[in-house]
Amino acid sequence: MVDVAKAAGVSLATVSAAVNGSAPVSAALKGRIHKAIRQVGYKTNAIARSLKTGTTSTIGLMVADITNPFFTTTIHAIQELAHRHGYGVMLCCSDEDADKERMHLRLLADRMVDGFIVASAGETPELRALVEGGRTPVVLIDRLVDGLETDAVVIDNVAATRDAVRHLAAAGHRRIGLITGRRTLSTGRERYEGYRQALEEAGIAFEPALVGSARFGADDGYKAAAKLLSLADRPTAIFACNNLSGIGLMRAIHDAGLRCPDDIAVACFDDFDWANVFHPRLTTVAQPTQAIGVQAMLLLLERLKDATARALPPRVVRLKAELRVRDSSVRPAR
Amino acid sequence: MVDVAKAAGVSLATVSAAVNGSAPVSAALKGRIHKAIRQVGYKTNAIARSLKTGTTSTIGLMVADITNPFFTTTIHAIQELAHRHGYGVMLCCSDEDADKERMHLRLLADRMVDGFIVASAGETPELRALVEGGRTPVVLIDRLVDGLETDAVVIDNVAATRDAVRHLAAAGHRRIGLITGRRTLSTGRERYEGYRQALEEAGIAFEPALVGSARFGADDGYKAAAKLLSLADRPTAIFACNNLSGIGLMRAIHDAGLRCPDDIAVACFDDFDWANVFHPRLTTVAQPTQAIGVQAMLLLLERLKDATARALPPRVVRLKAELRVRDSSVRPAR
DNA sequence: TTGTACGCGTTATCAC
DNA sequence: GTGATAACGCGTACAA
Repeated sequence: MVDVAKAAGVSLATVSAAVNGSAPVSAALKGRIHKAIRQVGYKTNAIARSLKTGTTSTIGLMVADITNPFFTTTIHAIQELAHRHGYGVMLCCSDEDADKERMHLRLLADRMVDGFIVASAGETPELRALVEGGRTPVVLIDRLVDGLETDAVVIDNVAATRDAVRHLAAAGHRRIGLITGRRTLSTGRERYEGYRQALEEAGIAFEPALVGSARFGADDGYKAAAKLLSLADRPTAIFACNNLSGIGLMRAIHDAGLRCPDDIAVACFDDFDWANVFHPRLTTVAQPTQAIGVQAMLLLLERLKDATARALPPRVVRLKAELRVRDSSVRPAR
Repeated sequence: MVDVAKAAGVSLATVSAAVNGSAPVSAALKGRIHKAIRQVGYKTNAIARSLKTGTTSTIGLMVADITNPFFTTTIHAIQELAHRHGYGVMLCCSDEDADKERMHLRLLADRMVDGFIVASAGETPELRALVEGGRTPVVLIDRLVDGLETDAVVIDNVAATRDAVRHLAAAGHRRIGLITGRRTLSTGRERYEGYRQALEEAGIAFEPALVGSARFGADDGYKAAAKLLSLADRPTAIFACNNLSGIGLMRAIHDAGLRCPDDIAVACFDDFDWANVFHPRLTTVAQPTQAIGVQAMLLLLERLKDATARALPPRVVRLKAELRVRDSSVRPAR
């Protein structure tokens, strides 16, 4: 920049003012300066600017599983919006591991990101300190964390699961199995609660044996499903609480020599492109993945751009998910 | 840091030396300093360090479509390795749009990332300048860019497509359709070439009418497929050059009232979790997505860590993809 | 080993 | 409208 100033025959301060529009500069000088910029091949150094201004125009995005199509669409929406507002996105993935999460949170804090969007894999001191410190805005997505008072965008998991299980019950199923996710996550707890509510509504007694738990991934889902399917009095319908356990469930059904939906009805959380293409076409709970990302980024942008908004009390946005009934949950007429 | 020095009763330089290990510091002092660090709540300011050292410990990762499971696994591998080596990852997504790509490339350059990994949506002056400038190492993934002499990790698309189409031909198909991607991409051209080679091998005449083009996404794939299927003398097998057009293809087959593989055999590029679960189980060309990410990051790390390695000539790593034959390409015995 | 002074590229605050 | 100058927080060379 000092080179530009020299080349244009003006002072450093004037160049800065011209580049940032922070002070009025005469048109003539502006022209000379911009010409000099091109001549010298000057590029603004964001690092130096950050050091001075204390802002990096970068946000930290922390998700639990980047491989999951659910997060993928959300990430995409966040990025789009962030870039439109001049923010870069530094992405980290905890792989559902709280220890990794705290490491990455530290990495992001060191890099002085201006704000965080996080789908937490579990409460950590780092996350709590971040929120309670109040220096950097944090928006939670997908999962709430107990006692963390900060902005968040989640869906109504209780209602979503209740709807899905109610749909199964309405189709005449009385033995409805559940494959839950981790109970340490708010999503896991809420979806479990939705299941129980739907059973109660339908006057079906809760049976612990019909609830399997898949903490991680498709393999866990497979095992949990296989166990349910090997029950003497096996369920006639199963709801899987995320798309990974849904994969495991479908594989287990296939391996057990059963057919879906003829022998067993299936519905699961999280819709994806292929769900509507293959057989059986899968009944899913579709989350508004895009809207989650957009909302989260909007909340964050408010806190970032507007100094007065930083003092606002935490806002929790709860979006609705949509049940998409397809073939897998509906027994064909005989 | 100056506060830490005060609290520990030592000089600034000693603190810096203790933190960075750049000079020997007595154990006693080290203890005192670390205690002071905790007391003051000192966090190293990466911005200031970057300004001084000229490195940011951050790499820029630019992909064409973050929603695509193919990229997703690769991104994951890159991140994992990057974090292990103390690098942050700034992610950008061009949405297959060259203009967006140049914007994001500029954003990343402004942020002074230490290196780039890029799946380019098309050649841009920015990308070329970056590579030719030689100041920041660039590793291309998935797609080569004509005339860009830099490190790259790609797969052998010609062989992969040839294998797949050869498999179709070996099953007795003589009218084999193709749904290509964008010809401006090296992947599109190479896969097309593999198709032609396989036909020639099998002594099948090339028919332009059997080649559909899907530039973007599943909808384009649907249209291209629908056109092929409506041909008077329609193909008995179709190969789709990516997973998005594969979705479109399967949907088109369904909507045309045809069954796969009974009426039409299908294979497509890119494997994914669900391919093996639903019916028809899809025959795919599985890319070594994880290995692509690992290799790319390793190449980049070499250039980053080792000053002498920066002068090395460009290295192109070509990995092999694997044909996974499942049900969709095999006509059941009657 | 330690202290000091300087520079990295900007921006902000003054004076002119 | 414009120019000089002091920070921002850290690394480092050099002198003690």
